[in-house]
Amino acid sequence: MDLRSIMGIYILGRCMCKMVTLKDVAKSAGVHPSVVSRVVNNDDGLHIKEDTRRRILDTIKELNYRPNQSARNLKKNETKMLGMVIPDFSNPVYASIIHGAEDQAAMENYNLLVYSMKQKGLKKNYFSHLLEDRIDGLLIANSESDDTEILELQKTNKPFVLVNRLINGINNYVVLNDELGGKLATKHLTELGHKRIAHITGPLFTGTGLRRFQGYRQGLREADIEFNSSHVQESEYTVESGYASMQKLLNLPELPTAIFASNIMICLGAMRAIYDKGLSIPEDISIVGIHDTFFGSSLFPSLTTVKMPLYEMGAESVKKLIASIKGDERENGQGLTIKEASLIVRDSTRELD
Amino acid sequence: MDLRSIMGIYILGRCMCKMVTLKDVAKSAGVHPSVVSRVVNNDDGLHIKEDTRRRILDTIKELNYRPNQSARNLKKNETKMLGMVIPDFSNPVYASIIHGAEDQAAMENYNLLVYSMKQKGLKKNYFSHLLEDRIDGLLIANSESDDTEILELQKTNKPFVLVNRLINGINNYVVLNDELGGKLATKHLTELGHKRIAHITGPLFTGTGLRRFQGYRQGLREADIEFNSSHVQESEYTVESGYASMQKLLNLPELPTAIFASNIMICLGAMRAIYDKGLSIPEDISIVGIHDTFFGSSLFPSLTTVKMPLYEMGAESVKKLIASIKGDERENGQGLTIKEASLIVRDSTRELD
DNA sequence: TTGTATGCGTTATCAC
DNA sequence: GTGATAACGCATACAA
Repeated sequence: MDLRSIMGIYILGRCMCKMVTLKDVAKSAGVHPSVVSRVVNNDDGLHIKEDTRRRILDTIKELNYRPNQSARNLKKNETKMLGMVIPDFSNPVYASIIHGAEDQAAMENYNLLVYSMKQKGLKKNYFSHLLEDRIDGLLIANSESDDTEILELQKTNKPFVLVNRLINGINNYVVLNDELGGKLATKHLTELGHKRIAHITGPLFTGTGLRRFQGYRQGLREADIEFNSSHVQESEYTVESGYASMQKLLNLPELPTAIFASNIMICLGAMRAIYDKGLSIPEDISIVGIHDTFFGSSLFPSLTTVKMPLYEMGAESVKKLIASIKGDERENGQGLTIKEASLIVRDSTRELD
Repeated sequence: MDLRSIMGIYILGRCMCKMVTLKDVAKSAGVHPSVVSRVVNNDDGLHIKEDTRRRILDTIKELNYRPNQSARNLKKNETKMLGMVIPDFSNPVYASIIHGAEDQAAMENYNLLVYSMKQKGLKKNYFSHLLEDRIDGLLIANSESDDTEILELQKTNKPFVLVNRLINGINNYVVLNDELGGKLATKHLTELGHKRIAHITGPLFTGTGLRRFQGYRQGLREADIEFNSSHVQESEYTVESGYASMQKLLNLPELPTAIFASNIMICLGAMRAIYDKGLSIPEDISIVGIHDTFFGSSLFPSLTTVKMPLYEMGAESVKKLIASIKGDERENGQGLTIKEASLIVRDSTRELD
C-alpha cells in the first residue's frame, strides 16, 4: 500500500474510507476482476483453482471488501428487498406478522422494508411507486386501502402477496382460518353453558371480520343455540369502537352472559365498557378474544383468547412472495389458508352457574 | 409505438413490462438522454427551454417512466435509505419511535428500513454490515447490544445516531428526559400522601433505567422522604421480570403503598403480581408507570403513567441522522435531550387515607 | 481455469 | 440550451 493511497484514505484525520471495489481486490491479488466476482458469488460450475480462490479470499478479508449493493442491484435488476405495508406499527397483531416475515426474509437473504399507512403525506398510487422503486415484491397486510389500487398493481411486472386479506380475483394471498378461530371462541363459551353469547364483529367488509362472524354462527349452530341478531354488533378494529359496541350490548333488556370480541382492540374496549358499567369479568360477563398478544396474560382478568398463527402467516407470505419473484408459477396464483388456531383459556371466561 | 416494441412488452399475454428508461423517454421526445435527466432532477441553473421541458414531461407521463433507483444509487453513491435497529417489534414503546422516525424520513424523502434484534440468525458485526451494504445511516434504538460493536461503527464513514441510549464517547444521540419522567411519577405519589414508595427499576446498566431511578430519588428528596434501598428492585424490561420483582416487594414486612414501575412491561408484570397476591389497585397499592401506550387506558384499572415524547424522539433522531449524512457538522457530535415529559393521571393511583 | 469486453440506467463534465 | 461521453461497481457471455 503506497503513500498516495493512504493519503486518499485519510483526510484531516477523518476516515473517508474510499470504498474498496472488486478492482482493488483484483489488483491486489494479481488476478482479473471477473475472477474475483466469480469467487465472491461462489459461482459453481466455473471452477477456480484452489490456490487462486484462497488468495482472493484472503485479499478480500485483508482489504475488508464488501460488494456494492447498488451496483449489484443495477446489474441483476433486483434489490433483494421486500416491501410490506401495514396499517400501524402500534398494532400488536402486525408486530407478530412482521416478526415472522422478517425472519423468513432474512433466511432467504432478503431485507424487509415495512411501511405503515399512518405515514405522513402518503401519496396516491403509493403501492405502485413502492413496487417499482426499490423492492422486488410487496406484502400487503393492511385491511383498509382501496381494492382498486391493489388491482392496479397487477399491471406491474413485480409480484405481491395479500396478507390476511382477500380480494376478488387475486389469488396470491395468505390468510388464517378465521372461521375456525371464531368457532373455537364461540364453542368455548357454549361448552361453559352460555346461551346468550354476543359477538362484537370486526368490520364486515373485511374478510377477517366476516369469517370470524361465520365461525360464531357455526359455533352457535353446533350447540343448537338460535342466532339472535340483537346479540351482534359491528365494530371497527379499535378500542374506542369496541367500547361503543359493548355499551350497546349492555343496554339490551336481557344482558348477554358472554362476549366474543372479534379482535384484541375490540376486546380491550369491551372490557373497559363492562367495567365502566360496574360489572365484573368473568363473574357477570365472560369474554373471549382473538389473538394472543404479549399483554393478554397481563390484563385483569387475564384474557381467554384464540391464538392465531400470525408469525407463521408472516413467514409463509414471504415464502410465497419470494417464490413468485423467482418465477415459480406453482406458487403464483395459489392462495394459502393456514389451518391452525387454538384456544388459550385464562381467567376472563367461566362456567355459567 | 411499433409492433416490435409491443411484442417485446407482451409475451404470451403476460406483461413483462420492460422497464422504461431515460433513453426511451429521450428517443420518444426527440432529445438526448442527458436532457431528460436534467428535467427529471429539476436541475436548476441549467436552463431548459420551456417547450422541451413540457414535451419531456409529457413523454414521461405517457410512457410512465420511473427512474431506476439502483442506477441512481450507484451513480450518486447513496441509497436514500435509513436503517433502524430495535429490540423487538412487539414492544409498543418502539412502535411510537418508529412512527416518528418513519414520518420524518418520508418527509425528507428517505425510506426507513427497520431491523429487529429478534431476527433469526443474526450475525456478528451485524451493524457494520448493515451500514455498509444498503443504507446511508443507522439509528440504533436497542438497549441490549454490546457497546464495542457500536464503537466499531465509528470506523465506518457512514453516520449513525443512538436513540434512547448513551454510550461513553459517542455524542450522536437523542434521548428523553428520563430523570424528569422518574421525578414526575414519584412526585405524583408523594403528593398523594404516599411515604412507602417502591421503585422497580429497569436494568441499571441502561441509561433509561438509571436516570429514571435518579428521578425517583430526586422525587423522594423533594418530598423529604428518606430513601430506602429495600424499596428498590432492579428488573429487566419484561413482564416476567417485573412480576418477579413485584413479588419480592410484596414479601416485605411492611408493604409499600405505592409503586413506580420503570416501564410499561415491568408495570404489567407488577400489576399482575399484585392481583395474584389478592390485593387491589389502587385500594391497596397505587402504581404509576412510564410510557403511554394504546392499552394504558384499557387496563384495569386504567393506568396512571408518564407520557414521554417517543414519537418526537424518533423524528428528531432522523433529523439528526440526515443532517449527519448531509455533512452538517453542527449536528454531528451534539447530543440532544428532549426535555418534555408529562403525567397522565388515571385510576391506578389514589390518595393515601 | 482465467482474461476480455460489454452493458445495466443514471448523472456529471465536458464541448458545442 | 443541448448533445456527447465517461464513469459509478459489478456480472456475464464469450474468447483464450
